[in-house]
Amino acid sequence: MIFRGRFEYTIDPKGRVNIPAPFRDRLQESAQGSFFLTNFSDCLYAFAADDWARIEERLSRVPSTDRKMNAFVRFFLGGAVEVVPDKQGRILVPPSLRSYAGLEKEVVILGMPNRFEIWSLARWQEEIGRFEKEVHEDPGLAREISALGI
Amino acid sequence: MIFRGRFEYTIDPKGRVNIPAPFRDRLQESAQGSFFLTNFSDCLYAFAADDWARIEERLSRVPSTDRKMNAFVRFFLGGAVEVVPDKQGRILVPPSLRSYAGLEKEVVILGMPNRFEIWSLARWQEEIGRFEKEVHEDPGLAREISALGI
DNA sequence: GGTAATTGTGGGGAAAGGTGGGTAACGGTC
DNA sequence: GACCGTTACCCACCTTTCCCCACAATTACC
Repeated sequence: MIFRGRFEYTIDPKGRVNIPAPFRDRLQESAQGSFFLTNFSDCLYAFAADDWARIEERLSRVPSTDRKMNAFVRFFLGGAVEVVPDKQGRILVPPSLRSYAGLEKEVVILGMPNRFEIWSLARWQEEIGRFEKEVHEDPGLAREISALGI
Repeated sequence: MIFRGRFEYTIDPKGRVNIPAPFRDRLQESAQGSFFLTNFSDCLYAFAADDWARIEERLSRVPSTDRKMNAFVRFFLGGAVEVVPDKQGRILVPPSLRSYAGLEKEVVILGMPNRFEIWSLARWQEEIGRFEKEVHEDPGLAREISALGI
């Protein structure tokens, strides 16, 4: 499932964040609106239930002898929670995830292929600032982008 | 789909911009008039539905381990919205896109191959000014242009 | 040149979306 | 078993968006 768009919200003192209405609608179709949230790359990753099931399936195949990959599974699966938006369309972000992603007040939610992401506004801006700098300085990156047919 | 022409409009206080009638007609044929809008290179890019589908397909193949390209996807797909002109032929530009492209009052819409672009008039004029300067100073650029048979 | 159609701009009102807060249930701790 | 903090479920308000209708300006057509 692909998600599109960027949405800005405020996380309230109780730790609740709104989920974009179009995302909610899409998730409704697949799994009664519930989805899965975990920590990764300085933000939170959110997966629809069926995509998450596929991921868990693969995680369960990681050999327990692979020390590095096991560390990843501990981190990734350890951060995971299932969440269901309330009647207002918000979810409660657990404190551990909130602090991992640095969510305090302003929050950005981004559509991505197969997932959406929850960022602190400040971190998101840093990330984009870095990208815009690189796209100007790195001709290889610009070439990769135009190779996408854009 | 190729678009042609330059059109000037005003964006109203509600954030609505008119879409050129000829573009609307062309888009009508492909996908009930809806199209996709996103942020790129200081303006907004607009793609017909079928062209956009191709782009999304390629975006979803970008490996999530490629940090730079992931930042691009975050930016490009994160900016994307599907829009449908209203009965008057206007679309509502989301606040995030409006502020990215600096759309405040006067707006220019430009035809391009595979897309059309929405610019703030001021930025568009700067861009053209830069081009005219460069075409005089940079013989390589002039050569590239004449290689097009122009 | 006059009339009709198309195009672009403005605004009102209903609906949806997002935010804040209150209160009751729940769970863990002392 | 009482207490405290957290979570879940309400309700209410404000803002934004959507869907109309109206009118001015321009273009096309007799």
